[in-house]
Amino acid sequence: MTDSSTPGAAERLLDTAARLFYARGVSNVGINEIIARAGVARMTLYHHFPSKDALVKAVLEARRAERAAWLARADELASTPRGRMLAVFDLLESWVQTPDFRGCPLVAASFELGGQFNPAIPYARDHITAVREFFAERAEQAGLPANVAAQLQLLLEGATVTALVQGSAAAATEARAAAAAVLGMPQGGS
Amino acid sequence: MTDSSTPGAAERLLDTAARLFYARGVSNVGINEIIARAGVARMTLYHHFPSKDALVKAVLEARRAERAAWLARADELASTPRGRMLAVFDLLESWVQTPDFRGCPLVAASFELGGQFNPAIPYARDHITAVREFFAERAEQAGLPANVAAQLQLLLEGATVTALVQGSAAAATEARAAAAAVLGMPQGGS
DNA sequence: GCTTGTATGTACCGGTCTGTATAATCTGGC
DNA sequence: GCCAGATTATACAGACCGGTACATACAAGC
Repeated sequence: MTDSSTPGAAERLLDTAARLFYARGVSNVGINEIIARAGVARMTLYHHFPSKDALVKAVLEARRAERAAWLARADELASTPRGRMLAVFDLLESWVQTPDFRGCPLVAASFELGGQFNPAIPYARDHITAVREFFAERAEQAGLPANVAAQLQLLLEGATVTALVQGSAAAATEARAAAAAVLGMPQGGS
Repeated sequence: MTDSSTPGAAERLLDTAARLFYARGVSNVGINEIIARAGVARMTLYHHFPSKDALVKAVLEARRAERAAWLARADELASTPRGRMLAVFDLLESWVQTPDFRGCPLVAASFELGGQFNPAIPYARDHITAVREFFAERAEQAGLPANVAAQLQLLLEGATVTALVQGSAAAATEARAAAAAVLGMPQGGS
């Protein structure tokens, strides 16, 4: 019986793998390092996950849920549709300043895992779709034209990548200002 | 004596490596495959490039120049500053429809090559800076506020990533429309 | 003709990778 | 007490990796 009070081997493996994959890339992290850092025996990993690919897929699934929860937090930061859309960019500003920020983990995995059938693309696509739906619903509530959802998503994704490459939070701030302009909020608050 | 009429081993290695790295990722392509596809002996590669890292760096350098040339082509597509800024998004629309489009190669390399000192980041940063300068110069010529340069760069980068993940050119078209709005060109031409 | 630089082919080294085999150990339920 | 399942430890297989060693071939310049 799996004990839910202690972390549990599977969960600890998942967290450790997610952290290492995000920090250094899926291809650059081996099974040996994952089990060593998780404090778990080799066979235990292969007991819970039949292969490294399966572990990667499980990590992507967890990341997908994590990003959805991140997006949902914007609703708690503001009460109006416009404010909630802008709050996403506040979350971005905080996120890019995290010490171990390395861009969107789903997009990052989509880039590293090349090949014909990239297992990360569907997860990244789902996330982008979710972002667009988030913006689209609230844009409609605010009586804004439908194309603002796409604009905001493009700004968000562009700022995420640019912040990583520039190693600076400036892009997130610029994206917030641009979003405020798109939303017709001249000042945009602070 | 290096013969410039025939491709030359070094150039062929560079092209082959660039293509393979872009299609499947640096870590997922070995030396053996590069020399096999380039039709070059193993020792010839190590004669021109002391290590795989050096080859990767040379490829990144070539990609950087390639992207700069791509950006410069926008000036030939229009005569006004505003038109030239918008033309960049026309180029993007064409690019993302290329069969082997895989996003910006410099950004892609920045994601795959993890680690503390990522050799691709400086190249990607230079490129983003060049894009911003391109927009900034022409925005000033057009009498537009300085922050439109950042907005357009964020839209461009966001659309590049989104088009890759979505496997569609729609994001590029949306970015073009958003750029036209930022530039105060309601219709944006076609 | 000889030298020099470039390219070739092949075999090999040490290391790392994913995944498997095998046997010992711990733990909770009945 | 006993059994079943989860976990551990270790050793190993098979493949691939980047990089080197060595001997050879070819072409051009003097």
